[in-house]
Amino acid sequence: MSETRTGTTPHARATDDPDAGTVPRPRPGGRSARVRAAVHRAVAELLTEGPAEHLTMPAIAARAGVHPTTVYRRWGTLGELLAAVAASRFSGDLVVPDTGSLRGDLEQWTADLATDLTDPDSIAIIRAALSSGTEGGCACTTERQEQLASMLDRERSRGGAAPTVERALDALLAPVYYRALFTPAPGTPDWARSLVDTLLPRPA
Amino acid sequence: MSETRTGTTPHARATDDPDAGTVPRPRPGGRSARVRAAVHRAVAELLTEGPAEHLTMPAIAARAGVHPTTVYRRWGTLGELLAAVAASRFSGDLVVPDTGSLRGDLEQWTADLATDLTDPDSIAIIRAALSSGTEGGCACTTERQEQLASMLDRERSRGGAAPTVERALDALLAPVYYRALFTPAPGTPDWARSLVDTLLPRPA
DNA sequence: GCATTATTGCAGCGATCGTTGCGTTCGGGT
DNA sequence: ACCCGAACGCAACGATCGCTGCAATAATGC
Repeated sequence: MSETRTGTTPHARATDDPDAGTVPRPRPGGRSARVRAAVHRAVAELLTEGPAEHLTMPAIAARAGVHPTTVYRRWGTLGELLAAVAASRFSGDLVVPDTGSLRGDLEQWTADLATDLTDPDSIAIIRAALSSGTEGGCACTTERQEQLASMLDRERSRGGAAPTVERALDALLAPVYYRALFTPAPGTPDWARSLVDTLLPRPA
Repeated sequence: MSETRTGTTPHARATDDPDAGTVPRPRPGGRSARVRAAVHRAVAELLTEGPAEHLTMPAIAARAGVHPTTVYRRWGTLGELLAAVAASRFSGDLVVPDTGSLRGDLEQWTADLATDLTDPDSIAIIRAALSSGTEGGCACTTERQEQLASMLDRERSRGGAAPTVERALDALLAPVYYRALFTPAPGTPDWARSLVDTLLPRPA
């Protein structure tokens, strides 16, 4: 059981935790993984149910069916826990498409991103992670920036021209995240696709 | 004394509180205003000094030289207080420029906006307000959206063509806020000015 | 100037938070 | 199958939070 998603957030993802079996950590055994999954799920659930102020360490522990001491010892601060949850939630959940053309890739990827941020779960986690310093905020976007960069690089290796990562960030990532955070309506996939037109020269 | 800024955040602003004398509130007398100013300033100060987790009602009251009960009674929740502080901080602090051309207006306004968000104070307030629901987040941007709309409307009344408010939001506001929130380096005024090129057709 | 009333200060309360020391249980290697 | 050590549960502590009586103060209208 590697963080089975029990219905609260039906969200497609490829791998659940990035560094699960890579580094030979002291003891990534069955129970530790189980506890971590329960705690992560508890954070997500409490974040959707009530306001962020009620998200406290004992509450998380109670929801997860775990003793509060465990949560304190493993994660230390609520901020670190939120950063960990955010990193786990926003890594490996989107796959970079390969439609053959840069435009197609970007359109599909941006639409997927916008759809992903439709989930109130995601928005709540981003908000909470942001409140705990820059690290938590970066945890929500670094993976996405890398994916964007990889698509642009692939186009260049094809021999085509591609804009800067910086400009792509400003044109695609920034609007999607801005809408999700600052407006009640997160933005539709069609709108997200149209963002690509502002980045790439028109098709022909 | 209407929230005299005592050095902690040297920030130019036009009016301090928008709805100060409009509605005949029960008793906006001298002491109430003084207390509110002290509390607002205390929030800003504590937000820059320590992490957001230590921002608690008694701490704010102590810093403001006010009894905690006062803060509880006037604002109720920490979230409401943060929303109020954010609304007060981000209203009337930027003036819409009038350079004669839409491009010039947008360039200067966006650069001003980016400079404004360089202040760690502002970023901390945005982060904190965001964590308390959508209302607090909107409080940071509604005024800016209106300013942007007014500039575009003015260009149209001049007879010129102007892009949609939606597109201007995506091209200008979103990148600036995104950088301020999710990256360690908030973005320079020159970069902000260059954003206008992605929105408007090149000068000639 | 004086009465009225919103607003603040004060003291104290229950509840919860965050931490620590120690015993117990479970996972991993031989 | 065994042992070792990491991870967890348990109980208790001090500190702080959030709230609610009641008294005092100061701003407004006459």
